[in-house]
Amino acid sequence: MSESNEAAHSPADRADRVLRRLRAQGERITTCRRVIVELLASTDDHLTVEDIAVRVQAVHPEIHLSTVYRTLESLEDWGVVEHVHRGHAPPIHHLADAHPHLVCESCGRVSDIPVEALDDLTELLRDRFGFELHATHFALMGTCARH
Amino acid sequence: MSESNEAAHSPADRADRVLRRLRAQGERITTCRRVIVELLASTDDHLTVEDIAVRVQAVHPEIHLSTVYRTLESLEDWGVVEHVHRGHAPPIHHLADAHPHLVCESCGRVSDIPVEALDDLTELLRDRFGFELHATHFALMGTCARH
DNA sequence: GATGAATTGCGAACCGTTTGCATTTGCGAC
DNA sequence: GTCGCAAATGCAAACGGTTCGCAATTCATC
Repeated sequence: MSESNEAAHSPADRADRVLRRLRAQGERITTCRRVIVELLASTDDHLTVEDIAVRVQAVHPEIHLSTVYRTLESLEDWGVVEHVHRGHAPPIHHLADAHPHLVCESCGRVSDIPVEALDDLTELLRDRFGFELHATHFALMGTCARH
Repeated sequence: MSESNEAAHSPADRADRVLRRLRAQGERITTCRRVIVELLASTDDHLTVEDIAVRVQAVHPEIHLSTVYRTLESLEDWGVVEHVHRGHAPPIHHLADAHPHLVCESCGRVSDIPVEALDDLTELLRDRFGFELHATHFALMGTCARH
């Protein structure tokens, strides 16, 4: 999962690019923001707020859970982070790159799928119901092949 | 929306049928259960727990919110009621008749759509990702034509 | 390095939901 | 009809995840 076959953009690169962009926007780069951006850039996992807090506090125990919430909120406002709802399970967060998710209700596994997989449905809902689907903010729930 | 062109099954009929089935199953028909089934049978609206509690308590003020929760849980266990998740908004409940929902993130409007509308997507997810979509327990979020 | 505004740590509040427990209720047996 | 008992209820307290208010700290600029 985390072997980088895209050597061009290492996790550190991705984090740096995001942080530089934020600074250019005039936002302040605090410890919590830097650590969370680096954390999310370093993994393909989909993390809950608690997952994130635990990892952040492993290195910076002084960072409070409420700061993690506020930081994630800011990062979302700036388009850096997105979160995905999973029904009863707590939402998960990842670096922004809008794509839909499949979440297995049995094992909790999260799969990223290409946005084109929903093109037909998007069009159908638009044509038949005048409804513009937001496919990336909410996971598609179901059961995965392992069940 | 609520003109009944299915005069054959009035709301009262539907409620009665459900209640009779439950009694036949050996479940006890309490005030709260009866009132909630009648309420849900009488409307096409999609109600939150609080909506339901307010309406129930308008007639039976002694019925406690926690009883509403427990009643809805039982009714779901028995396949009478279903609930649908809507991301940040609280879940909504309706009499069981599995169909997908479109929920507008701007105005909150909930639309029922026929299950066939998702047939192609269901098949695609099954074939390409080995994923069995549960389309009715989670709403499709987006924006409706009015926005 | 001083300054001012943004951010943080902390605790308390919050909201929707669940739980434990003593009391009441539905309903089958008599 | 009423008795008995498990099941369901009312109530209050706990809960988990999230938000808020505020004083203390920190970042970035000068």
